Amino acid sequence: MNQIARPKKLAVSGAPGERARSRILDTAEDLFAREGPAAVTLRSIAAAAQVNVAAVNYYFGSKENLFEEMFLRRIIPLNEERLTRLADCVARANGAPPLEDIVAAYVLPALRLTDAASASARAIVVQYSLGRVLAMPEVNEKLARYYAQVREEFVAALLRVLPHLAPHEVVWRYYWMGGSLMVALAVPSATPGSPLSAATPPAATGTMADHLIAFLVQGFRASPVPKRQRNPGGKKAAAGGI
Amino acid sequence: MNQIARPKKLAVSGAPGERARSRILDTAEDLFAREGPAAVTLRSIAAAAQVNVAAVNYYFGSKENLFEEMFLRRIIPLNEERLTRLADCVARANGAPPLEDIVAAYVLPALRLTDAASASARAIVVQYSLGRVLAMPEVNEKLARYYAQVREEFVAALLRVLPHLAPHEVVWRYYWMGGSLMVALAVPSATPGSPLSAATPPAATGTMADHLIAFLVQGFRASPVPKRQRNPGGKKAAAGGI
DNA sequence: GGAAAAGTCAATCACTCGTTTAAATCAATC
DNA sequence: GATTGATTTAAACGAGTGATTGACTTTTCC
Repeated sequence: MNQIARPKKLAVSGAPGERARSRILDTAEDLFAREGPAAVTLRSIAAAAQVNVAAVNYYFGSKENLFEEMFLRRIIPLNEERLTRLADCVARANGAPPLEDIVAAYVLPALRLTDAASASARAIVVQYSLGRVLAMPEVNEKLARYYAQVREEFVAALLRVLPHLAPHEVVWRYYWMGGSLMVALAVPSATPGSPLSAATPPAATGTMADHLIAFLVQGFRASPVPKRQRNPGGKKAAAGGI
Repeated sequence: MNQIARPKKLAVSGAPGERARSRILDTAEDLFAREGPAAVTLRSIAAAAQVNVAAVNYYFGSKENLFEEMFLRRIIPLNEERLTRLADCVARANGAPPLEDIVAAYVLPALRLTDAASASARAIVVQYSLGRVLAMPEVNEKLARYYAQVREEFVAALLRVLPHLAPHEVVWRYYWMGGSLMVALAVPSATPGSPLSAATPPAATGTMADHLIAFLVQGFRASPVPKRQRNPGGKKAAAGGI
């Protein structure tokens, strides 16, 4: 019932259709990054890409497919690079790489998008990651197993380096690392009036990666917490008893 | 031109209108938390709240106003409690509280929403925070200065405890703390199929707060990173040289 | 050169959205 | 008990959405 009419075969590289197709993709990403998800309508895409409205459905079948391709072409290479870097440093160190390298393998492929030219790609990555956290409907679930694989491989490598931690503690910290990374990615893309860009230092963002890695490595090295004595008083009891 | 017809005076507590009004607010929040932002239409709210569609505009003037009130009634008390806790522990320690207390003052008011009864409130807080990161249009900017004040007071307190860090480094870590907290908040609200809930440990979530605080405190204690020698090779050079 | 495929176009469909209107109902007050 | 203001209701409006159609033009390939 929902059969869509895709082009029968991919056009060759220089074909006009192929140019229109990738122009639609780039325009959608650019609109998405600059104006937000709600602003990405088929008509706004068509207008900005100088293409007829029907062209979007012609090339992608549906808006949902367009969104999917727009996301996946950024997300899949990112996660593949993470896995490659992790495998590299694990192999190089015979199974026990420095903690810094594991964190860097997860963080650096994303933080490379900090330059101005990658602004829209960065927005896609951030939006997709946050969308996964919130289970937004427009973010599909085809990558769920893929993300699970990334998580499992990183958690396994981290557990080997941090054997004193319980597995669920490592999983928690892995997620928290993802949260920090998302914010770090979002900072340069914040609008000038936004508080996220208020205190952006004059230093090059290249050094931010080193700071973030140091921050996270120290967090991973935190010793497991003993059971905390819950204060029996009211909700505003002193928090100093940790 | 955009004049809206609000009720002239607030109805008294037991009035039927007041009950309808808060029912709309609660229903909107519940829909927002369970189905996502896109599912919150005036018609879906009205149906779930057993109220006429026009009642929403009657009580709130517009959908935007409804959303604003829905967010602010959760966000404002949360941030006020953060500031109160921070001021308390700063005053108790004569200006130099333990780092744990500062982090706890920021983290605990939010993590209190981890129980099942606060699921929708938690979703509101998470969504609002992420929306600020992404500059989503539906998240208004009235709280920008408010958030700036929270950030400045926390950064000032942190700088006093971590004088060896540059101000912008503390600001970075403050943001990263927010990212970790958002993910920590989102974990319990993840849908069962979501990867975020895949490895949720059997332990009570009460202990997660202690873990997160330990993780973040260690991160804040990380020593500032020296200038990292950028590998001059290709993009896939070894990351072990930190 | 000409048929077939690929691509483009304006026009329109069915639908949902937030909002508004005007009449009907309810509750309190004089 | 009539009046007045607050609430509720059904119905519609206009704008905007994604998708589709069928005719038209361009490109490709034999």
